[in-house]
Amino acid sequence: MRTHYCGEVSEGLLDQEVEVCGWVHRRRDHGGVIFIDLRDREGLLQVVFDPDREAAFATADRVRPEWVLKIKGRVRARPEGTINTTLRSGQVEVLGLEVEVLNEAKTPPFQLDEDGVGEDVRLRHRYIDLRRPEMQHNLRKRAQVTGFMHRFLDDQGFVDIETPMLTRATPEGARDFLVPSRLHAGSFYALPQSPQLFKQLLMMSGFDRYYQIVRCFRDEDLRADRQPEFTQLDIETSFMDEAGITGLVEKMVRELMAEVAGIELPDPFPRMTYAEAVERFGIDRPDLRIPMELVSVGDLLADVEFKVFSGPANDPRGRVAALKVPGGNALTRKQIDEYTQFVGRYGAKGLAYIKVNDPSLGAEGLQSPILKFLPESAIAEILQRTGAQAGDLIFFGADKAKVVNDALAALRVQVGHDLNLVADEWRPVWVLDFPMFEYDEADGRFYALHHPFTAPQVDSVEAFESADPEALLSRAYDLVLNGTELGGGSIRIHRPEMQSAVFARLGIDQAEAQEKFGFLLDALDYGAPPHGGIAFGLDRIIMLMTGAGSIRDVMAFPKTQTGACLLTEAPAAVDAAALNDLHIRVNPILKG
RNA sequence: GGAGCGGUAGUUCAGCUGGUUAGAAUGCCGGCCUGUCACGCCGGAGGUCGCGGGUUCAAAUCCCGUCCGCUCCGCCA
Repeated sequence: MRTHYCGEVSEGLLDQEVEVCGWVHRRRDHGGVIFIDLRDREGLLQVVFDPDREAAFATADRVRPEWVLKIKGRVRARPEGTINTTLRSGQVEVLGLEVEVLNEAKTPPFQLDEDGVGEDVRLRHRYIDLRRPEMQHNLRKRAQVTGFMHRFLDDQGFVDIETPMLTRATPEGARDFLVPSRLHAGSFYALPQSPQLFKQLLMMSGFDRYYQIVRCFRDEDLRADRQPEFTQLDIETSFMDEAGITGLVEKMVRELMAEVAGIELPDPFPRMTYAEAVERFGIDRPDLRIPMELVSVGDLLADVEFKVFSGPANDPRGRVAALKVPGGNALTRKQIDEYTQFVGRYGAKGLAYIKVNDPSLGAEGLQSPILKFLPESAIAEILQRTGAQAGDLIFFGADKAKVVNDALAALRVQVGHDLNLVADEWRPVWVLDFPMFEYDEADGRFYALHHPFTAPQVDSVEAFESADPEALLSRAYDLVLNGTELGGGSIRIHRPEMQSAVFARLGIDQAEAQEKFGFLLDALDYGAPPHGGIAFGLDRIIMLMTGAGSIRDVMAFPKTQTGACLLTEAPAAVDAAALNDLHIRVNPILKG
């Protein structure tokens, strides 16, 4: 139907006849001459229509934006001074000889080259939105990424194996999407949160190196980087330890970023323990581009009269930490108030600060509402530890450690962006030595920080059972890039007795473990190799690569924050007959 | 479940503290124009001010409720 893509017509085709197909991007009618910019996936091409070609000119006269045309024409050099360097095809133009209208189009609901169109409008007409070069670029970048992953992992001997989309609900982790069964009245499948157990079973089946680029489903609230269905690069290996797995996938990520995005990452990636990450950044996914760190100062403030500080300083679960903001002295009272409000979202009850005018003068060179509570010696040591210079500002967080860490970690990122302190770099980091469990005060039980199949750093069940659960570390690892968690994984438990012990610690008794995970425990009994793996959030990787503001911009048909698809209007009601087949009755929705 | 922001022409927005006929830009339609590329010039059409209720002589504007979109907390790896 066509001989060339619009965007690929260039000087090499001078004087040749070409046939191109595409959409009318814009039409410029000068009365005696008409220009049409024809657009396809490869770009724009200017087609010129002269009145002496009557039929073609008449057609060009009546076409409108987004009509679909097939044009036969002759490639020619643009006249002196009319070269358009912003177009790939801008050295040439095509003299339109014949035009066929393949389809007319209604006026689109928004202009394709207009910025700032509301996302709801774009999503409602996604098929038009996806014509925009930016979206074309994002989705093609995505295809390049998955293509690279397939090639890399195939080369490394990995086997791509599909796992079920209809599986069973699991008690731990995220809320499941449920699928009613027609053949089993009252029973439900669940869509997989991840293929976790299947990939472990594949290790037991001897596949040794498995991977899959796979859709996962979690029925939880949405965020800019969270959709109810998302894609993971899922990997599992046998007979490899942490160093082996992280080394292998690190190589993949480094080559992927270099090849697909031209981004050079360090070799090797730095590694950091969970404890260090939390101490220095307040979070287990630190953005290392921001040159600010949390500094613990509780030991200096245990005896001060200011209870806001001395309370948490003396609380074993408390923390008092300082965050030095380079150049922060210039922050206004209003800005500081806004930051105080900001940290309030994370439970912080206030935000103390010291403005540093001249640190060499001691307290005289400082400015702060809390100075009067602090002894000179503590102030001097705080200045010392934070390395505060004239012109800086020091924020303080004092509360339960979790509140301080959450608040200052978020504040660090916010202030870093506000003050343009974020370095233009790519800073990956492996975070290691995660705690095995987290105690939930409300539920009065332990939860697995990673998931219940993660191996502890102790080998024997005896050592596991006698250890303080909160001090136990797991064999988990996360890969973080610029503050975004790209992927996480762990070495798994491969001995049934250890798996049972971990279930027991999580409050899952033997009967429940047998009912929910019996197949896994059984499989562990039949010769399970040591194994472990990792899963990467594909959407997030591509979001980072493309600089997109949300993963919706790297997905063809994403959902809104309420989980709706504005294009198809899913979810939607279904026929009573369909419900009947599924043995489902819907409660009447009661509204006040 | 909670906090914040937004919803006015096809689109992006303005419209303050209530007050005559709700504006701009762009798009759209018509006319003119032979070298533009965000073409230009002239003219025109286009509005359930998200929805419901309330206050008022009078509501896009104030109040209450509700729906939708976005960001975040909780939730979720």
